[in-house]
Amino acid sequence: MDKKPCNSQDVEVRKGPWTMEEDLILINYIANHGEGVWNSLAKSAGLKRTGKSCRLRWLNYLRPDVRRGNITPEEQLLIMELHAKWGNRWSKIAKHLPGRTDNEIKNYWRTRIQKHIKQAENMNGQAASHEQNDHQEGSSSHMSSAGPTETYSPTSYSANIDNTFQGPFLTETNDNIWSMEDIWSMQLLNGD
DNA sequence: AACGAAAACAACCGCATACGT
DNA sequence: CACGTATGCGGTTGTTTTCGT
Repeated sequence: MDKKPCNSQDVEVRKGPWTMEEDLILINYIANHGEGVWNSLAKSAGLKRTGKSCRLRWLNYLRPDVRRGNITPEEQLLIMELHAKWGNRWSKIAKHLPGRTDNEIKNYWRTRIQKHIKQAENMNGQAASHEQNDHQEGSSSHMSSAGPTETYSPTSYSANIDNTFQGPFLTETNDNIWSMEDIWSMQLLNGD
């Protein structure tokens, strides 16, 4: 583990948010060559990223079958059930939610569901005895509160998908803003 | 309209495991 | 069997966006 890359070149590794260019390169490369050994893929594609980073970007964002946007009530219910059953086994849970990634589910859980659970616990905890409920793994009884606390919009997700695409992407200055549809249509044009 | 706080999301990091040599 | 490398997973952090004052 003392890999000191003495090469003065090729050691620069990009970090941070992916650019449109990088996305396109990765998509194009995988479209033409398929997924492979990620480290060499990154190199061959000419990306100054680690294989790890490329893999993550592809799995969580660029893959064509990734479904982004609103988690449906059904999905939320499923997530809660599976989390009660398995705890933080996000990848395992994600396998039961087609198109969803472990990262997305994990974020969703942390930012929304966990918040509601905490609130519910506080309300219950004030009346009941205060246990050490810091980690909710294994205990599923409190999950029942998630329904009413969240204000669902009872729209079918097929209708939602279109809306969710324009969520973070459409801005007034669409300098560096693009949607996955754009990217895929571009890569189709480029692809041979 | 400006500012600050909170929420949501994307990406990175470290560790564990699987696999090949 | 030991070692090295690649991949997958879960936790955490940083950045951006949204909301309230």
